[in-house]
Amino acid sequence: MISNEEVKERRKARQINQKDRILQAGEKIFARKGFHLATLEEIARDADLAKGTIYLHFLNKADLFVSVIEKKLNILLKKIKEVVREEGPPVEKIRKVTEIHLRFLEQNKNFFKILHSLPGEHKREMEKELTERVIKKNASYLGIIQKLIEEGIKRKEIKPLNPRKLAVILVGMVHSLTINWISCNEKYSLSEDHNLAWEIFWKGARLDSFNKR
Amino acid sequence: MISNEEVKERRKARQINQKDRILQAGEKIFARKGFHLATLEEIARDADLAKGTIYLHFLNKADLFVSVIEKKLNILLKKIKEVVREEGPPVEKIRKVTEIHLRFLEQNKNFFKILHSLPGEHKREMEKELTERVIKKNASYLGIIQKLIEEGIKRKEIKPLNPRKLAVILVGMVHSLTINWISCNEKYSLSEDHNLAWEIFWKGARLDSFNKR
Amino acid sequence: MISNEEVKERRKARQINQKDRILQAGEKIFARKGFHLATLEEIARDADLAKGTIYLHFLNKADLFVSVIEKKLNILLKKIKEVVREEGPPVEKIRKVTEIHLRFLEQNKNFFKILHSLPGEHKREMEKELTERVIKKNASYLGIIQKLIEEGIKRKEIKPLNPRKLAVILVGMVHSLTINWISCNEKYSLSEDHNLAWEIFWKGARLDSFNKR
Amino acid sequence: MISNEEVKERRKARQINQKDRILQAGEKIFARKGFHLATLEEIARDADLAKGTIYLHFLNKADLFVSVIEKKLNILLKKIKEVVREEGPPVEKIRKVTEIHLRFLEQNKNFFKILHSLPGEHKREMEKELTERVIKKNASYLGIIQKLIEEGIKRKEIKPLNPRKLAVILVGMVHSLTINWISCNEKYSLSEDHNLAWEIFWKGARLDSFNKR
DNA sequence: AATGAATGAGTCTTCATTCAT
DNA sequence: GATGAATGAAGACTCATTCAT
Repeated sequence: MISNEEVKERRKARQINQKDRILQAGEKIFARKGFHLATLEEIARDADLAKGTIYLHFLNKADLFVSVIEKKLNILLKKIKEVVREEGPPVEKIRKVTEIHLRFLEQNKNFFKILHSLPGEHKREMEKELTERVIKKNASYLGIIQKLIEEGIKRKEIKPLNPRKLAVILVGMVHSLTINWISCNEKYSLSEDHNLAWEIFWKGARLDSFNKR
Repeated sequence: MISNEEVKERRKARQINQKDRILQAGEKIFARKGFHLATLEEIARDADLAKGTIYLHFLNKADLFVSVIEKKLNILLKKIKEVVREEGPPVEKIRKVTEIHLRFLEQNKNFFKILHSLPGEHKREMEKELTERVIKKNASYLGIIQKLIEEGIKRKEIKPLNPRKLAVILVGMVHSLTINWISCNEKYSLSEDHNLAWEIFWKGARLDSFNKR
Repeated sequence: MISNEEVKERRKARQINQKDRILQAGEKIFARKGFHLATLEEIARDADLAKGTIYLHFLNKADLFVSVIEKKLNILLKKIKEVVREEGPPVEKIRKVTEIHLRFLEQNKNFFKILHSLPGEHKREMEKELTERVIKKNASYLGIIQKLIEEGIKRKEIKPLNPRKLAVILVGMVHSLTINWISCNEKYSLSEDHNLAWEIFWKGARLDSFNKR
Repeated sequence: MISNEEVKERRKARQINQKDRILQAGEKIFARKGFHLATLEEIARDADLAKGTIYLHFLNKADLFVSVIEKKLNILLKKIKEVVREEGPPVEKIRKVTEIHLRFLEQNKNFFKILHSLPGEHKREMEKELTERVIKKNASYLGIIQKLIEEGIKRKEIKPLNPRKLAVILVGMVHSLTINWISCNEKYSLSEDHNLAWEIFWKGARLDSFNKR
């Protein structure tokens, strides 16, 4: 005999599962076709659901799109914030964050494709606020790197250059390597590129007087 | 009295002029709205032409889009190839190329916006070959940098790292700085960032034993 | 201890109560939004029930719509038939019926709004029979007035004009006054208009030779 | 040889013709199905045009709907205003206006069906302003009758009753007769009913002391 | 050559209805 | 009985593309 409570819990579990399936299908299709060419029809089919069901979980196409990104971005940010909270010198943290970032992109290339297409995927006026939300969240990642760099500069480990731009450069390197990896059909391990990126950035940005390892 | 020759030439001139106006309007509108949200109606209006006229010069919307990019890319590539043909050490050429690249992006931010949106602007199957064309041309820029780096490595000026990836990293830095510049509403001179990018890249990539300036 | 009988009765009572709540909610929402813009979702919410429950009592949306009207129409017809059964001259009965009609509309403006929208709320082919039902019932009201007028003519109290059309005219006056009352935001007492309607109709329709009051 | 001017004029003429065909198709289909059940697809088919063409002439479905009504209403109002401008006693004008009104409805029953369904055809919030426009125009007809009645009262030809409500009653009679005529499948001449309506209204509303004709 | 009116395929979104629980 | 999650049919609207003038 199944209690009423249990029934409700099962339903809820199924729903969460369903929402997740939609998000996954969304990630896949949006990555493959971009926002405009992806159709809810196709996403629903991929999630093995009816079109209308998507609207039980999301306001509209744009909301689904943003939710797909936000979900992944939250996971990445959580991982990164964990590293930042650890003890240790900021430079080491930056290295670790870069490593995590690349590993995450390697495992979530669909997400990366969507994220990278974000600025190009112009939205209709009414959908802008949604995009805004994601762009802010994305920017917060840059802010974390920037803070670590500022600390590194304070500790005389990093050259006193514009910390914002140094962060921009580091992230740019990571993204560019990811694009290259994807355009090579992921024939090598992206996270291994971490050493290369770090070599260039660290040798380039460290304060020359700082004790070289 | 106007000769037959002259009439033909004038016509041709007008047509070229017309085509150029469409390309310029396309650059503007595509940059503002992205591929899918830009309408031929609006582009035609901006070019002060009728919608149908666009089809006298371009196959379709995608062709116009790609042509807008190609035209600019050709200009950039021409400038860069000039530098490459000059005498001098490859490292210096790389520096110059980077400088030219940033200056070009500063003066053509519309173009950059479109270029950056390219991976996201997926096309329908039949239009893929068009996009291919641009991606190849864009890649040829990367190839130039790569060759210069290979030479630098041969001359023991640059560390014997993967030249392709070093090129990727350098271009990634440039793009990332450009994105940052645009997201700051272009409040500073982008070409000044050239020094920063070069500082990081060069300090990071030069062979330590190489004579430091 | 509750008897089996009692349990059944309670259930039935609850059901009737439920059905009535749906009818009331329907009256409210249909009046506010019209047939097409009213949603079963909203009606269910207003009746504090689940959407599916409506289908335990009604065939479909159209059936509910028609039932809402029929229920009210039955109440009105019952009241009117009572008056008709009374002793007295037909002309006096007509006056009373008109009075009751206006008072009823005053107290049931939701219903009136729905009724008046009926001709405009065209149904899909398969739902026509439902609408037929209501239209017939509505017509039966007209028939009652007509019969009274016929009698009045026979008794030489009313001019020997087309009794059907006289009935149509009288009902038209009543409806028109009601529309006016609603469009004035019900700022006055509608049933007071009864005197005016009667004055015009009676003075206009009475046989001149008939003893003037 | 056809001049450029001529080409333009022909085009314009064709367009006006086209717009009119859409309006006529709209009148027909809206009358048959009501606002919500009428589809642009069907209207376009009936006008022998493609769906998209409707949008070259009207903003959207609601705009077409309102335009259908407005067009007819303008014609009716024009006719009525002509009568009002004539010389003569107000009572006679009212009689004439009523006659014109009935004749117009007889010849435009589609229009009448739409007009009568108007209050029931609730619109979405954004479409309300459109409906507003029509309701006002429709009300202006009532205003004209009201003014004539006021004059009649001043001239001691009509009883000093509420002129607004007298107008409401007269219009209600006319509408009700029209509904009856339609529900009888238009088997008789509606404009003949004019005499009946006038008989009732005039005998009912005239000041008893006024010289009886 | 140049135009822009006409087209109709394509897609988001809503909501009555069903049915497993 | 009662629920409300899931469905999918239906329709307004947009816009690239065509073609008569």
